Amino acid sequence: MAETAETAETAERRGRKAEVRQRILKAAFHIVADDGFRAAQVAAVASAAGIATGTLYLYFPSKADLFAELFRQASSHEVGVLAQIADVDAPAGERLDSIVRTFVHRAVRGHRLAYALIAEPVDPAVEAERIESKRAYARVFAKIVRDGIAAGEFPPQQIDITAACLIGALAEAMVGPLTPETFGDAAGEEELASGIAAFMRRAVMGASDNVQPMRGTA
Amino acid sequence: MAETAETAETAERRGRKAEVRQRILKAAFHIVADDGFRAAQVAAVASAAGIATGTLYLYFPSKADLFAELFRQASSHEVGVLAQIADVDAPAGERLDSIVRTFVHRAVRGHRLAYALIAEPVDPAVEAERIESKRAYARVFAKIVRDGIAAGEFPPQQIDITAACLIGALAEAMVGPLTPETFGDAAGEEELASGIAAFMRRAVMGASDNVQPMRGTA
DNA sequence: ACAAACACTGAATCTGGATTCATTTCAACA
DNA sequence: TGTTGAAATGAATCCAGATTCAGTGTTTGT
Repeated sequence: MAETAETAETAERRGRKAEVRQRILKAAFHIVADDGFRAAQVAAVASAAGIATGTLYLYFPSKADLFAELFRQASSHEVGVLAQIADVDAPAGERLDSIVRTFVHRAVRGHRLAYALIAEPVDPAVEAERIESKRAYARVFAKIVRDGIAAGEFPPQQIDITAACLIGALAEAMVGPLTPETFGDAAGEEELASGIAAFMRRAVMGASDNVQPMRGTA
Repeated sequence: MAETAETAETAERRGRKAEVRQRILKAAFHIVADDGFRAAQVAAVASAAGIATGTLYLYFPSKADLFAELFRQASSHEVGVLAQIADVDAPAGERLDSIVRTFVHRAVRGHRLAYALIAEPVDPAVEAERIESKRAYARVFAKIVRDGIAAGEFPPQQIDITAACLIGALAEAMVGPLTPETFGDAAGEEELASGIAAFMRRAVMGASDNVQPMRGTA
């Protein structure tokens, strides 16, 4: 029967199909990481993936779908890195600090990608993923805040609001320094990270233990 | 001379021209305030202003210019409202509180406009204005923080970072509640405002005086 | 009243990409 | 080797709006 023949190599076919899909995603990712979403036209992605424009549409129903998936993969990877830190067995304050440093470090290292994920204008379908990713970041912060409160390390507070404020603060403090045209102008990574970390520590704890290492000066 | 004739009624002409310009801006503003930038096509604006599409181009060189100016006017008005509060003669902590409440109140009341100014995707030229407006907000916060530090009310801190974090926190905490599709779902204005205010107070002061009115419960 | 300058009109044009689809190439099987 | 369905191609098509401009009032000056 024709049907039998058709079904025969389905498994292998699927594997190949998934492989090409992955290749497309990877190509798109590199374009975004290098030059942002603005540079990522369908034709450019296809050519970077070594296929024709039309072929791309055999793997993704639309550009928006492709980039939504790309955004989801990239941001959930980033969130995952931080979530892992949030799970460590250490005081909540320390975990928060560690998260900020990690975030800042990674963002500075991959600044074009960070800018794309945090602030670059994107089409609505992708923006929806960005919003979802912010929720995911907020959940990571919320966990830490909850732990901190439970441990008596932080005062009681409206956890969801604190979490939203924390991710907003972190993102906004990074946007300036990350903006492609002016990247590199601002303060060094260390100063930035410690400034943001200090802000966050105060914000969740209501008290800062290591205010600033400048007792003699100010 | 021809030149003399040309110059004759220039003053009146200018007045009229400025008036039409203003009418266009106002029409565009209403469209944005009601339905966001997405709904604001050139044709729609022109028709709302009672002129033909082409006429609009006698007053603005491009759509981007029109909306950049619109954004500038709208956001500088908002910033002005807050800047006025920042100048009041009162403890920095109280001014900060007052700013948050005012911001939240105005944002909730004009939620579609607030969303447009804070988070709606816009074309790059307009985005540039948004970035500038964030700087302006940051300056307002920076002034208060500086005052608070000078008065010994707040601990020393990196003022610019604190200011960026504050505006980021405020914006992010509002985005969820303001998002057009889900507007009205979340907590009430009062709860939101007091939650954000508490966060900010802790963040700048390193200590919260009115933690939460729930001594018996938690 | 007439001409010159000016203001306005809105249908036609232009534009930057996304998306489609008539063809061509390939791989598996008889 | 010839046939068939799947996979790939990339030039042509489509699209949503911004922008232009040839044609039509309107005002000013003489």
